[in-house]
Amino acid sequence: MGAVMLDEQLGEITRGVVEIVSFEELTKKLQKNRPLKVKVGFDPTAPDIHLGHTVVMQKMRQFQDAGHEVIFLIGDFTGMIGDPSGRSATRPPLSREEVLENAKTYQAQIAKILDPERTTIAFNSQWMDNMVVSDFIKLTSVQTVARMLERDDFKKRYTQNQPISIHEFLYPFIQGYDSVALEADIELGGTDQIFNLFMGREIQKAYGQEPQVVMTLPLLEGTDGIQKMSKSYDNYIGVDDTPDDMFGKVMSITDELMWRYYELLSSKTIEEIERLKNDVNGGVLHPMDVKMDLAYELVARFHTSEQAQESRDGFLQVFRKKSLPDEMPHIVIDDENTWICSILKEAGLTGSTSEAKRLIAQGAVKINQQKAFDDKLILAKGEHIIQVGKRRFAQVEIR
RNA sequence: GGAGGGGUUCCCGAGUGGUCAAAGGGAGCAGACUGUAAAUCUGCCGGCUCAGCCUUCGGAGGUUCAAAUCCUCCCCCCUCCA
Repeated sequence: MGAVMLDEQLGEITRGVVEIVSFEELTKKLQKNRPLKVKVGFDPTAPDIHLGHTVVMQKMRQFQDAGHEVIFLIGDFTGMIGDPSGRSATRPPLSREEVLENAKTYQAQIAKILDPERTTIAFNSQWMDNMVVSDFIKLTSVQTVARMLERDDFKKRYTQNQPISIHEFLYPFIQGYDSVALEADIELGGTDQIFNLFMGREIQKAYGQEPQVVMTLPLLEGTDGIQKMSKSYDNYIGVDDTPDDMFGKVMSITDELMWRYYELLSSKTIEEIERLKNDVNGGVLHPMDVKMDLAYELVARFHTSEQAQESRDGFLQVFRKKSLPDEMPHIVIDDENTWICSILKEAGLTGSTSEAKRLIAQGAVKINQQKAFDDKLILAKGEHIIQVGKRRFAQVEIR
Protein backbone atom coordinates (compact mmCIF):
# COMPACT_ATOMS: atom_id res chain seq x y z
CA MET A 1 0.00 0.00 0.00
CA GLY A 2 1.44 3.35 -1.00
CA ALA A 3 1.56 6.44 1.14
CA VAL A 4 -1.18 8.15 -0.83
CA MET A 5 -3.58 5.22 -0.55
CA LEU A 6 -2.89 4.98 3.15
CA ASP A 7 -3.68 8.62 3.72
CA GLU A 8 -6.84 8.30 1.69
CA GLN A 9 -7.96 5.31 3.70
CA LEU A 10 -7.15 6.99 6.98
CA GLY A 11 -9.12 10.05 6.02
CA GLU A 12 -12.22 8.07 5.17
CA ILE A 13 -11.97 5.73 8.12
CA THR A 14 -11.46 8.37 10.77
CA ARG A 15 -14.19 10.66 9.54
CA GLY A 16 -16.90 11.29 12.12
CA VAL A 17 -15.10 9.23 14.73
CA VAL A 18 -15.14 10.61 18.26
CA GLU A 19 -12.05 8.92 19.60
CA ILE A 20 -9.34 6.65 18.26
CA VAL A 21 -6.90 4.77 20.46
CA SER A 22 -4.56 5.08 18.99
CA PHE A 23 -4.02 6.75 15.67
CA GLU A 24 -0.43 5.49 15.53
CA GLU A 25 -1.53 1.91 16.11
CA LEU A 26 -4.18 2.24 13.45
CA THR A 27 -1.63 3.48 10.95
CA LYS A 28 0.67 0.59 11.75
CA LYS A 29 -2.07 -1.95 11.39
CA LEU A 30 -3.12 -0.53 8.04
CA GLN A 31 0.46 -0.78 6.85
CA LYS A 32 0.40 -4.51 7.38
CA ASN A 33 -1.18 -4.83 3.98
CA ARG A 34 -3.66 -7.47 4.96
CA PRO A 35 -7.39 -7.28 5.60
CA LEU A 36 -7.90 -6.22 9.20
CA LYS A 37 -10.47 -7.84 11.43
CA VAL A 38 -12.99 -5.24 12.48
CA LYS A 39 -15.24 -6.36 15.31
CA VAL A 40 -18.53 -4.85 16.38
CA GLY A 41 -20.81 -6.38 18.98
CA PHE A 42 -24.59 -6.38 18.90
CA ASP A 43 -27.20 -7.28 21.45
CA PRO A 44 -29.28 -10.31 20.46
CA THR A 45 -32.27 -9.27 22.55
CA ALA A 46 -33.31 -6.39 20.32
CA PRO A 47 -33.20 -7.57 16.74
CA ASP A 48 -34.61 -4.38 15.32
CA ILE A 49 -31.86 -2.33 13.83
CA HIS A 50 -32.56 1.36 14.09
CA LEU A 51 -30.92 4.49 12.77
CA GLY A 52 -28.71 4.67 15.87
CA HIS A 53 -27.11 1.37 14.89
CA THR A 54 -26.60 2.53 11.37
CA VAL A 55 -24.09 5.16 12.46
CA VAL A 56 -21.61 2.47 13.43
CA MET A 57 -22.71 0.19 10.61
CA GLN A 58 -21.98 2.88 8.09
CA LYS A 59 -18.46 2.93 9.46
CA MET A 60 -18.28 -0.86 9.14
CA ARG A 61 -19.28 -0.48 5.54
CA GLN A 62 -16.40 1.89 4.92
CA PHE A 63 -14.00 -0.69 6.27
CA GLN A 64 -15.52 -3.27 3.98
CA ASP A 65 -15.16 -1.01 1.02
CA ALA A 66 -11.52 -0.56 1.93
CA GLY A 67 -11.13 -4.33 1.74
CA HIS A 68 -11.20 -5.24 5.42
CA GLU A 69 -13.05 -8.04 7.16
CA VAL A 70 -16.03 -7.04 9.22
CA ILE A 71 -17.28 -9.25 12.03
CA PHE A 72 -20.82 -8.72 13.16
CA LEU A 73 -20.68 -10.32 16.59
CA ILE A 74 -23.95 -11.32 18.19
CA GLY A 75 -23.65 -11.57 21.95
CA ASP A 76 -25.87 -14.58 22.24
CA PHE A 77 -24.02 -16.03 25.21
CA THR A 78 -24.87 -13.07 27.40
CA GLY A 79 -28.33 -12.99 25.87
CA MET A 80 -28.98 -16.52 26.99
CA ILE A 81 -28.04 -15.63 30.54
CA GLY A 82 -30.20 -12.52 30.60
CA ASP A 83 -28.54 -9.15 30.55
CA PRO A 84 -29.83 -7.05 33.47
CA SER A 85 -28.48 -3.69 32.35
CA GLY A 86 -32.02 -2.29 32.24
CA ARG A 87 -31.53 -2.12 36.00
CA SER A 88 -34.94 -2.83 37.46
CA ALA A 89 -36.39 -5.13 34.87
CA THR A 90 -34.34 -8.26 34.51
CA ARG A 91 -34.67 -9.39 30.97
CA PRO A 92 -35.87 -12.90 30.44
CA PRO A 93 -33.11 -15.14 29.12
CA LEU A 94 -33.41 -16.02 25.47
CA SER A 95 -33.53 -19.56 24.27
CA ARG A 96 -31.22 -20.86 21.57
CA GLU A 97 -34.14 -20.79 19.14
CA GLU A 98 -34.98 -17.19 19.87
CA VAL A 99 -31.37 -16.15 19.46
CA LEU A 100 -31.19 -17.83 16.09
CA GLU A 101 -34.48 -16.29 15.11
CA ASN A 102 -33.19 -12.83 16.03
CA ALA A 103 -29.98 -13.49 14.16
CA LYS A 104 -31.98 -14.12 11.02
CA THR A 105 -33.75 -10.82 11.45
CA TYR A 106 -30.40 -9.14 11.86
CA GLN A 107 -29.09 -10.74 8.72
CA ALA A 108 -32.01 -9.49 6.68
CA GLN A 109 -31.67 -5.97 8.01
CA ILE A 110 -27.90 -5.56 7.85
CA ALA A 111 -28.05 -6.30 4.15
CA LYS A 112 -29.48 -2.80 3.79
CA ILE A 113 -26.17 -1.32 4.88
CA LEU A 114 -23.39 -3.88 4.85
CA ASP A 115 -22.13 -6.01 2.05
CA PRO A 116 -23.49 -9.42 3.06
CA GLU A 117 -20.81 -11.18 1.04
CA ARG A 118 -18.09 -9.65 3.12
CA THR A 119 -19.74 -9.78 6.53
CA THR A 120 -18.93 -12.52 8.98
CA ILE A 121 -21.63 -13.16 11.53
CA ALA A 122 -20.25 -14.67 14.72
CA PHE A 123 -21.79 -15.76 18.00
CA ASN A 124 -19.82 -15.54 21.21
CA SER A 125 -21.44 -18.71 22.52
CA GLN A 126 -19.11 -20.44 20.08
CA TRP A 127 -16.23 -19.99 22.52
CA MET A 128 -17.97 -18.99 25.74
CA ASP A 129 -20.18 -22.07 26.05
CA ASN A 130 -17.21 -24.28 26.58
CA MET A 131 -15.08 -22.09 28.77
CA VAL A 132 -14.38 -23.81 32.09
CA VAL A 133 -14.67 -21.96 35.36
CA SER A 134 -10.96 -21.99 36.12
CA ASP A 135 -10.26 -20.31 32.80
CA PHE A 136 -12.96 -17.79 33.43
CA ILE A 137 -11.55 -16.90 36.85
CA LYS A 138 -8.17 -16.48 35.25
CA LEU A 139 -9.79 -14.11 32.78
CA THR A 140 -11.33 -11.98 35.52
CA SER A 141 -7.97 -11.65 37.29
CA VAL A 142 -6.93 -9.27 34.55
CA GLN A 143 -8.86 -6.45 36.17
CA THR A 144 -9.39 -5.02 39.66
CA VAL A 145 -12.58 -4.00 41.41
CA ALA A 146 -11.35 -0.43 41.75
CA ARG A 147 -10.90 -0.23 37.98
CA MET A 148 -14.34 -1.69 37.41
CA LEU A 149 -15.88 0.94 39.65
CA GLU A 150 -14.26 3.63 37.56
CA ARG A 151 -16.67 2.86 34.83
CA ASP A 152 -19.14 5.66 34.60
CA ASP A 153 -22.43 3.87 34.99
CA PHE A 154 -21.10 1.57 37.71
CA LYS A 155 -19.71 4.53 39.60
CA LYS A 156 -22.97 6.34 39.28
CA ARG A 157 -25.05 3.46 40.46
CA TYR A 158 -22.64 2.66 43.26
CA THR A 159 -22.66 6.17 44.66
CA GLN A 160 -26.42 6.39 44.31
CA ASN A 161 -26.99 3.17 46.22
CA GLN A 162 -28.32 1.39 43.19
CA PRO A 163 -27.72 -2.31 42.84
CA ILE A 164 -24.94 -3.71 40.74
CA SER A 165 -25.01 -7.43 40.36
CA ILE A 166 -21.83 -9.44 40.04
CA HIS A 167 -22.61 -10.73 36.60
CA GLU A 168 -22.84 -7.20 35.30
CA PHE A 169 -19.22 -6.93 36.30
CA LEU A 170 -18.55 -10.06 34.34
CA TYR A 171 -19.96 -9.00 30.99
CA PRO A 172 -17.09 -6.65 30.11
CA PHE A 173 -14.71 -9.57 30.55
CA ILE A 174 -16.72 -11.64 28.12
CA GLN A 175 -16.87 -8.85 25.62
CA GLY A 176 -13.15 -8.34 26.03
CA TYR A 177 -12.44 -12.01 25.62
CA ASP A 178 -14.45 -11.99 22.40
CA SER A 179 -11.70 -9.82 20.99
CA VAL A 180 -9.15 -12.43 22.00
CA ALA A 181 -11.17 -15.23 20.43
CA LEU A 182 -11.62 -13.29 17.22
CA GLU A 183 -8.11 -11.81 17.24
CA ALA A 184 -9.71 -8.48 16.53
CA ASP A 185 -7.54 -5.73 15.08
CA ILE A 186 -10.10 -3.03 15.54
CA GLU A 187 -13.28 -2.72 17.56
CA LEU A 188 -15.93 -0.13 16.88
CA GLY A 189 -18.69 0.98 19.20
CA GLY A 190 -20.72 3.88 20.48
CA THR A 191 -19.16 6.29 22.93
CA ASP A 192 -21.02 4.50 25.72
CA GLN A 193 -18.91 1.43 24.96
CA ILE A 194 -15.56 3.01 25.77
CA PHE A 195 -15.03 1.01 28.92
CA ASN A 196 -15.81 -2.31 27.29
CA LEU A 197 -13.68 -1.50 24.29
CA PHE A 198 -10.69 -0.70 26.45
CA MET A 199 -11.30 -3.86 28.39
CA GLY A 200 -10.75 -5.70 25.14
CA ARG A 201 -7.32 -4.11 24.84
CA GLU A 202 -6.34 -5.05 28.40
CA ILE A 203 -7.45 -8.60 27.98
CA GLN A 204 -5.80 -9.04 24.62
CA LYS A 205 -2.55 -7.81 26.11
CA ALA A 206 -2.92 -10.24 29.02
CA TYR A 207 -3.38 -13.06 26.48
CA GLY A 208 -0.32 -12.05 24.54
CA GLN A 209 -2.12 -10.43 21.63
CA GLU A 210 -1.53 -7.09 20.04
CA PRO A 211 -4.26 -4.83 21.49
CA GLN A 212 -7.09 -3.82 19.22
CA VAL A 213 -7.48 -0.29 18.02
CA VAL A 214 -10.54 1.25 19.57
CA MET A 215 -12.75 3.64 17.66
CA THR A 216 -15.86 5.22 19.12
CA LEU A 217 -18.70 6.78 17.21
CA PRO A 218 -21.22 9.34 18.38
CA LEU A 219 -24.49 8.14 19.81
CA LEU A 220 -27.53 9.25 17.92
CA GLU A 221 -30.26 10.83 20.00
CA GLY A 222 -33.70 9.32 19.62
CA THR A 223 -36.75 11.12 18.29
CA ASP A 224 -37.21 12.72 21.72
CA GLY A 225 -33.92 14.51 21.21
CA ILE A 226 -32.73 13.70 24.70
CA GLN A 227 -31.88 10.08 25.22
CA LYS A 228 -29.88 7.88 22.92
CA MET A 229 -31.92 6.10 20.34
CA SER A 230 -33.03 2.83 21.79
CA LYS A 231 -35.89 0.43 21.48
CA SER A 232 -36.39 0.46 25.23
CA TYR A 233 -37.00 4.21 25.24
CA ASP A 234 -39.39 3.86 22.33
CA ASN A 235 -37.73 6.77 20.57
CA TYR A 236 -36.29 4.89 17.64
CA ILE A 237 -36.67 4.83 13.90
CA GLY A 238 -36.17 1.28 12.70
CA VAL A 239 -34.65 0.46 9.34
CA ASP A 240 -37.58 -1.90 8.93
CA ASP A 241 -40.18 0.77 9.68
CA THR A 242 -42.63 1.24 6.84
CA PRO A 243 -41.76 4.09 4.46
CA ASP A 244 -44.63 6.19 5.79
CA ASP A 245 -43.69 5.58 9.39
CA MET A 246 -40.09 6.37 8.77
CA PHE A 247 -40.94 9.52 6.88
CA GLY A 248 -43.37 10.63 9.57
CA LYS A 249 -40.99 9.91 12.41
CA VAL A 250 -38.20 11.88 10.79
CA MET A 251 -40.57 14.78 10.21
CA SER A 252 -41.61 14.75 13.84
CA ILE A 253 -38.14 15.50 15.19
CA THR A 254 -37.35 19.06 16.16
CA ASP A 255 -35.59 21.44 13.80
CA GLU A 256 -32.65 21.44 16.19
CA LEU A 257 -32.34 17.67 16.18
CA MET A 258 -32.65 17.60 12.41
CA TRP A 259 -29.11 18.95 12.08
CA ARG A 260 -27.77 16.21 14.29
CA TYR A 261 -29.45 13.65 12.07
CA TYR A 262 -28.02 15.32 9.01
CA GLU A 263 -24.53 15.11 10.47
CA LEU A 264 -24.71 11.51 11.56
CA LEU A 265 -26.96 9.95 8.95
CA SER A 266 -27.00 11.92 5.75
CA SER A 267 -24.54 11.29 2.97
CA LYS A 268 -24.18 15.03 2.54
CA THR A 269 -20.79 16.52 3.31
CA ILE A 270 -20.21 18.78 6.30
CA GLU A 271 -19.90 21.72 3.92
CA GLU A 272 -23.24 21.01 2.28
CA ILE A 273 -24.91 20.73 5.65
CA GLU A 274 -23.41 24.02 6.76
CA ARG A 275 -24.75 25.67 3.65
CA LEU A 276 -28.24 24.29 4.33
CA LYS A 277 -28.04 25.58 7.88
CA ASN A 278 -27.08 29.04 6.69
CA ASP A 279 -29.87 29.09 4.16
CA VAL A 280 -32.41 28.12 6.79
CA ASN A 281 -31.12 30.70 9.23
CA GLY A 282 -31.15 33.31 6.49
CA GLY A 283 -34.73 32.51 5.58
CA VAL A 284 -33.78 31.28 2.10
CA LEU A 285 -34.95 27.75 2.84
CA HIS A 286 -37.88 26.57 4.91
CA PRO A 287 -36.83 24.17 7.70
CA MET A 288 -39.75 21.92 6.84
CA ASP A 289 -38.50 21.46 3.30
CA VAL A 290 -35.02 20.70 4.53
CA LYS A 291 -36.46 18.15 6.94
CA MET A 292 -38.46 16.57 4.15
CA ASP A 293 -35.31 16.17 2.10
CA LEU A 294 -33.72 14.34 4.99
CA ALA A 295 -36.77 12.12 5.44
CA TYR A 296 -36.72 11.42 1.72
CA GLU A 297 -33.04 10.53 1.72
CA LEU A 298 -33.44 8.09 4.59
CA VAL A 299 -36.54 6.38 3.25
CA ALA A 300 -34.87 6.08 -0.13
CA ARG A 301 -31.82 4.51 1.49
CA PHE A 302 -33.66 1.87 3.48
CA HIS A 303 -36.47 1.33 1.03
CA THR A 304 -36.57 2.74 -2.51
CA SER A 305 -36.72 6.21 -3.99
CA GLU A 306 -40.17 5.38 -5.39
CA GLN A 307 -41.43 4.65 -1.92
CA ALA A 308 -39.77 7.76 -0.58
CA GLN A 309 -41.62 9.74 -3.22
CA GLU A 310 -44.92 8.14 -2.24
CA SER A 311 -44.35 8.82 1.42
CA ARG A 312 -43.59 12.42 0.72
CA ASP A 313 -46.72 12.81 -1.39
CA GLY A 314 -48.81 11.17 1.28
CA PHE A 315 -47.31 13.38 3.93
CA LEU A 316 -48.01 16.53 2.00
CA GLN A 317 -51.54 15.39 1.35
CA VAL A 318 -52.32 14.70 4.98
CA PHE A 319 -50.52 17.57 6.64
CA ARG A 320 -50.29 20.38 4.16
CA LYS A 321 -53.62 19.99 2.42
CA LYS A 322 -55.19 18.39 5.47
CA SER A 323 -56.90 15.83 3.28
CA LEU A 324 -57.08 12.11 3.76
CA PRO A 325 -54.29 9.71 2.88
CA ASP A 326 -54.81 7.48 -0.12
CA GLU A 327 -54.27 4.36 1.83
CA MET A 328 -55.34 3.46 5.30
CA PRO A 329 -56.08 0.31 7.22
CA HIS A 330 -59.41 -1.21 6.42
CA ILE A 331 -61.37 -3.04 9.04
CA VAL A 332 -64.72 -4.75 8.98
CA ILE A 333 -67.18 -4.79 11.87
CA ASP A 334 -69.90 -7.39 11.59
CA ASP A 335 -72.21 -6.09 14.27
CA GLU A 336 -74.03 -2.93 13.27
CA ASN A 337 -74.72 -2.06 16.89
CA THR A 338 -71.11 -1.92 17.90
CA TRP A 339 -70.24 0.88 20.30
CA ILE A 340 -68.10 3.54 18.72
CA CYS A 341 -65.43 3.20 21.41
CA SER A 342 -65.11 -0.51 20.70
CA ILE A 343 -64.74 0.22 17.01
CA LEU A 344 -61.94 2.67 17.75
CA LYS A 345 -60.21 0.06 19.84
CA GLU A 346 -60.77 -2.71 17.28
CA ALA A 347 -59.37 -0.54 14.54
CA GLY A 348 -56.24 0.02 16.57
CA LEU A 349 -56.86 3.74 16.69
CA THR A 350 -56.92 3.76 20.48
CA GLY A 351 -55.47 1.45 23.10
CA SER A 352 -58.66 0.94 25.04
CA THR A 353 -62.31 1.88 25.00
CA SER A 354 -61.64 4.18 27.93
CA GLU A 355 -59.05 6.06 25.94
CA ALA A 356 -61.43 6.24 23.01
CA LYS A 357 -64.07 7.77 25.20
CA ARG A 358 -61.68 10.38 26.51
CA LEU A 359 -60.42 11.29 23.07
CA ILE A 360 -63.95 11.74 21.80
CA ALA A 361 -64.63 14.07 24.71
CA GLN A 362 -61.55 16.06 23.73
CA GLY A 363 -62.66 16.47 20.16
CA ALA A 364 -59.86 14.34 18.78
CA VAL A 365 -62.05 11.98 16.80
CA LYS A 366 -63.41 12.71 13.37
CA ILE A 367 -65.88 10.50 11.57
CA ASN A 368 -66.18 11.22 7.88
CA GLN A 369 -64.41 14.55 8.39
CA GLN A 370 -66.84 15.61 11.08
CA LYS A 371 -65.79 15.95 14.68
CA ALA A 372 -67.63 13.50 16.85
CA PHE A 373 -68.45 14.43 20.43
CA ASP A 374 -70.98 11.72 21.20
CA ASP A 375 -69.45 8.56 22.61
CA LYS A 376 -72.79 6.80 22.40
CA LEU A 377 -72.87 7.16 18.65
CA ILE A 378 -73.84 4.11 16.63
CA LEU A 379 -72.49 4.06 13.10
CA ALA A 380 -74.81 3.24 10.24
CA LYS A 381 -74.05 0.36 7.91
CA GLY A 382 -71.53 1.09 5.22
CA GLU A 383 -68.11 2.70 4.92
CA HIS A 384 -66.81 5.25 7.34
CA ILE A 385 -63.51 7.05 7.59
CA ILE A 386 -62.43 7.50 11.17
CA GLN A 387 -59.59 9.77 12.19
CA VAL A 388 -58.02 10.08 15.60
CA GLY A 389 -55.70 12.97 16.19
CA LYS A 390 -53.68 14.17 13.26
CA ARG A 391 -52.20 11.03 11.93
CA ARG A 392 -54.27 8.00 12.80
CA PHE A 393 -56.74 6.93 10.18
CA ALA A 394 -58.85 3.89 9.47
CA GLN A 395 -61.49 2.93 7.02
CA VAL A 396 -64.24 1.05 8.82
CA GLU A 397 -66.91 -0.99 7.17
CA ILE A 398 -70.02 -1.77 9.19
CA ARG A 399 -71.95 -4.76 7.96
C1' G B 1 -25.38 -13.08 61.41
C1' G B 2 -26.67 -7.87 63.73
C1' A B 3 -28.67 -2.73 63.19
C1' G B 4 -31.03 0.74 60.18
C1' G B 5 -33.29 2.51 55.50
C1' G B 6 -36.26 1.21 51.28
C1' G B 7 -39.76 -1.53 47.40
C1' U B 8 -46.15 3.12 45.10
C1' U B 9 -49.63 3.52 38.80
C1' C B 10 -44.54 3.89 31.95
C1' C B 11 -40.20 6.54 34.82
C1' C B 12 -38.93 9.68 39.08
C1' G B 13 -41.39 10.54 43.45
C1' A B 14 -45.44 12.17 47.56
C1' G B 15 -48.74 9.60 50.46
C1' U B 16 -48.99 6.29 57.65
C1' G B 17 -56.75 3.86 58.38
C1' G B 18 -61.78 6.57 55.12
C1' U B 19 -62.20 12.79 51.36
C1' C B 20 -56.99 7.50 47.10
C1' A B 21 -57.41 5.21 40.73
C1' A B 22 -53.52 7.55 44.70
C1' A B 23 -50.03 14.80 45.11
C1' G B 24 -46.04 16.76 42.08
C1' G B 25 -42.61 16.27 37.99
C1' G B 26 -41.08 13.72 33.47
C1' A B 27 -42.58 10.94 29.28
C1' G B 28 -46.87 10.08 26.27
C1' C B 29 -51.66 11.46 23.96
C1' A B 30 -55.27 15.24 22.48
C1' G B 31 -57.04 20.48 21.59
C1' A B 32 -55.47 25.70 20.36
C1' C B 33 -51.46 28.26 17.94
C1' U B 34 -47.91 26.85 13.81
C1' G B 35 -44.60 24.82 9.36
C1' U B 36 -45.80 18.46 10.63
C1' A B 37 -42.21 20.78 14.46
C1' A B 38 -40.21 23.71 18.79
C1' A B 39 -41.95 27.10 22.58
C1' U B 40 -46.50 28.37 24.99
C1' C B 41 -51.53 27.68 26.92
C1' U B 42 -55.41 23.93 28.00
C1' G B 43 -57.21 19.04 28.81
C1' C B 44 -56.36 13.80 29.31
C1' C B 45 -53.18 10.18 31.12
C1' G B 46 -55.58 1.59 34.91
C1' G B 47 -59.65 -1.21 32.67
C1' C B 48 -64.83 -2.04 31.54
C1' U B 49 -71.09 -0.46 26.67
C1' C B 50 -68.39 3.82 31.66
C1' A B 51 -73.22 9.12 36.21
C1' G B 52 -71.85 2.67 37.83
C1' C B 53 -68.56 -1.40 38.36
C1' C B 54 -63.83 -4.07 38.43
C1' U B 55 -58.39 -4.51 39.15
C1' U B 56 -53.83 -1.78 41.10
C1' C B 57 -49.42 0.56 45.71
C1' G B 58 -42.99 -6.15 46.23
C1' G B 59 -45.82 -11.33 47.52
C1' A B 60 -49.23 -14.23 50.64
C1' G B 61 -52.43 -14.10 54.69
C1' G B 62 -54.94 -11.30 58.80
C1' U B 63 -57.38 -7.09 61.75
C1' U B 64 -61.38 -3.53 60.39
C1' C B 65 -67.76 -1.33 58.35
C1' A B 66 -63.21 0.56 55.65
C1' A B 67 -56.03 -0.74 54.28
C1' A B 68 -51.03 1.81 49.76
C1' U B 69 -51.48 3.07 54.97
C1' C B 70 -52.15 -1.43 60.99
C1' C B 71 -50.48 -6.88 62.21
C1' U B 72 -47.96 -11.72 60.67
C1' C B 73 -44.89 -14.43 57.47
C1' C B 74 -42.09 -14.32 52.96
C1' C B 75 -39.19 -12.14 48.67
C1' C B 76 -35.95 -8.27 46.84
C1' C B 77 -32.63 -3.73 47.12
C1' C B 78 -29.31 -0.22 49.83
C1' U B 79 -26.06 1.39 53.99
C1' C B 80 -23.20 0.41 58.32
C1' C B 81 -21.29 -3.38 61.58
C1' A B 82 -19.60 -8.66 61.97
